[in-house]
Amino acid sequence: MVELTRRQEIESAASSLFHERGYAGTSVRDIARAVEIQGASLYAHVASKQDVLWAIVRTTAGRFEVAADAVEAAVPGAIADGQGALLSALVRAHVGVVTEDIERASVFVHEWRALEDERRQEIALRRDAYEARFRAVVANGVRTRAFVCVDPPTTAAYILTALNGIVAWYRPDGRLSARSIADAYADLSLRAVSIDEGAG
Amino acid sequence: MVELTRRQEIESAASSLFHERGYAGTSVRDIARAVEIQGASLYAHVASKQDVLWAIVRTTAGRFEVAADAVEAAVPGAIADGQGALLSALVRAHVGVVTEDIERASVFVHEWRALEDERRQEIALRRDAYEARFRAVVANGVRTRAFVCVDPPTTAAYILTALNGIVAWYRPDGRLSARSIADAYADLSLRAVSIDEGAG
DNA sequence: CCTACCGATCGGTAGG
DNA sequence: CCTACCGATCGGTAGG
Repeated sequence: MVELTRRQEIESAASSLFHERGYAGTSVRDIARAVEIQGASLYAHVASKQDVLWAIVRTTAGRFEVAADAVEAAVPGAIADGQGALLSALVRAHVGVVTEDIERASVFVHEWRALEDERRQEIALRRDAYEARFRAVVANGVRTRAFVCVDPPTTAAYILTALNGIVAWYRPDGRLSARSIADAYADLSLRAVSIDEGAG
Repeated sequence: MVELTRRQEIESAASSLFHERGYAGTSVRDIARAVEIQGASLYAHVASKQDVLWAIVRTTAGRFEVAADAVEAAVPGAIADGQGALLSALVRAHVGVVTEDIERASVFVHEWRALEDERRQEIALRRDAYEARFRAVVANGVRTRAFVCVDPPTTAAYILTALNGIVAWYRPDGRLSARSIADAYADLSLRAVSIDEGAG
């Protein structure tokens, strides 16, 4: 167990509550109770409830971006069947971030709409830029005939919403390990766009 | 345009607001304002805010079940490649219900957790029974070797969360028709589990 | 469907 | 990090 600062404890407790009940359904006193302080005392550590949401969403957005950056730096997308390997690696990276911190990932996926205008707008742009990476991989795969002829935006939306859907059912102590989910989801996503060459 | 009763107007306005801001993020006065009556006047038509949510969720749960019933009655799942046709038809039916009423579908998908204990429990059971239909089709397809060897629960979760994810991005006046989304999603779902016989 | 009103809770501040 | 407190809003009721 890592030592958490009070601020980290608060963000962690808030992630859990926002995950379970949503941002609007969680009061600052709910968060305070979870870390065993008075409601008003929370403001010694955070500027506002909105501030806590922003910290959670910003952090998680960064994790997805960093994971995808690492994939694109490591996986050569230019070679022959590069797009298949790249898509598979992007899927695994995404599943990894989700399963590593299911509560924050869930808040990122579902509660970013509760952000105030400017921050909400920023996250909308970053989410779209992230999704564009998936669209690009699919489009490149279609162009090089590695993938079947699909509509890249629709396909990227299909795959990404399936990946994000993990937050609705994943349990760290459940039947499936994070690794086995990553394996299965990479296979499913790759087959969804691929011309299978008789692997059955 | 169909004439709506006041009660139907209220449910419709509430669906729209719950879709945009969530159940907890919507006040009864927000709903009242949308139908241009006073907050307290809402209670001449509904018993409670919770009652409105329940009506929306119950109705939508029924639509998914009826659509799947119709598919299973119409598509012969017993013949040779029956599972492929059945999965494809179930996907199309689900996409149809979602795109037909995106706001209610969105509330069903995201806000059923805000239901009170007993109703929430009922919906949890009905959702699981519905998902079990997808698990069964996948499992049958694997057994008859129509589908590749996948884990049926994981695969059903993957497909269904992708389908439900439509509520997050679909716009009735957008680039894609409901029909083209159904086509694309049926293809993606089927390929995700199928041994492609060289259709590329 | 309205006005008038209820107690409870909301996010947050003051001052220590 | 606490006590004491703020105005605003919450879901809902009474009585017409």
